Amino acid sequence: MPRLSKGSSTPPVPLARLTRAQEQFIQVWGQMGPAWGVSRTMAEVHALLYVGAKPLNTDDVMERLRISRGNASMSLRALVEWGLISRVHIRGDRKEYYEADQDAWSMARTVIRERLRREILPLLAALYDIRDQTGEHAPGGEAPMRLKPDELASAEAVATHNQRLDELVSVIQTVDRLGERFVGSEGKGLRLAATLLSKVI
Amino acid sequence: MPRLSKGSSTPPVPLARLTRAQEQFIQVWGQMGPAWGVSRTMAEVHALLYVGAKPLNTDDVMERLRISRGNASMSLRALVEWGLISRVHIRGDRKEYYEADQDAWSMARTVIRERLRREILPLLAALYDIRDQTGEHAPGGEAPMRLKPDELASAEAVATHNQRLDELVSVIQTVDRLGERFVGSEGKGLRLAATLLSKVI
DNA sequence: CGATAGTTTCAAATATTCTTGAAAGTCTGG
DNA sequence: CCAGACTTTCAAGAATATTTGAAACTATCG
Repeated sequence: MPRLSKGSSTPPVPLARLTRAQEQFIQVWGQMGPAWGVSRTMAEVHALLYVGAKPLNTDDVMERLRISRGNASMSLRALVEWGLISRVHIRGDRKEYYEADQDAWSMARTVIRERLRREILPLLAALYDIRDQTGEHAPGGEAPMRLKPDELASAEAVATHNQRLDELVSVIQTVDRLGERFVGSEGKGLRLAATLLSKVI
Repeated sequence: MPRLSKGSSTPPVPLARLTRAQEQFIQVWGQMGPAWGVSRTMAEVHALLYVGAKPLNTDDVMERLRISRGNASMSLRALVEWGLISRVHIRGDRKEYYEADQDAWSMARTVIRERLRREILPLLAALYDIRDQTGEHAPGGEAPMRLKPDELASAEAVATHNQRLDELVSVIQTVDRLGERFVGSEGKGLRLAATLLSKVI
């Protein structure tokens, strides 16, 4: 990746070209959004704040993205909740300004953290719950022995079912723990992990 | 996680309870689907084949999930394309049967592989493209020197823009490479990685 | 070669999710 | 504490995505 190391000598670029590049980025990032658990517009707003690299207020966002006030407000708020952007106050101005997290690695950590919290943890909880319904410790309620044979699930079916669930839980737990490590370790977890892995495996 | 190690002694379980557990699993897994890039129904079909652990045909799926033939057909086909289930022929029966990949780790690898292919790679390509529009090598077309000063983007703006894009590309490249390693290394990549990481960081 | 069983396709119907815009709410300076 | 500036909310409307069902297609059996 030669581009990344050559640094940032900046030759003259027509303004229109920069704007066009920004717009394209916003569009691409926006399309990626839904696949990441944020709406298209939310992703667009984020993209705008991220490439623009300077604080914007709600009206700026509305104007630049041609979206309604309500939409802009909700998207900005959601992004703040995710922790991907933050409110900034500009002195002498009564409006709220918003500024994107400028560090791409920190962004990545945020996304991972939020997805763990919103998706993986509830999923794990639900799976535990389901697994418990057919666990070893025969559940307290009704006494299963009093049923006729064909009202009992075959031991084999139960065993398979439990096995499948256990495997799944195990995988998801691993993913969760991996994620937690990336997110935690206060910083370069992901990068370190990447480096490590590329050497070891 | 004591549950996982205790093994699979299977006490009698009422059939209704097993069925209920399966249904709950199907529902939970289905809800997770959209967050993973597969439709709810697709995820449900997959869940059904996974917990059921025995091959089913289109009619079985329709009946069990109460969905239309068309939907069942499309979902099954998509799952086959993803590589999460495969067609099985049962001798003496003219129908096509489908069977889920039974190994949760292999499932995880499949999902990662497909998401890399469908999302990350196109994204990277697009980002390269965008980045090239404001790169060092002044683009060939028009000669930017002939524009009036205010038709040029400020060097600072361009520099920031490029920096942002480069950082992003770098992060995404890392994710991509990480993913490739998990997926490749013909097997227990993810598990190994997890173990490794949990020791090192 | 039909006839039949099975599968796929796709336009229309449905369900879901996102967006708008105006009304209601909140904050701040005077 | 009022007036204006700004923000949030939310029901209705618009846009997307999914699902259906029936027709078209394909393969197999006798």
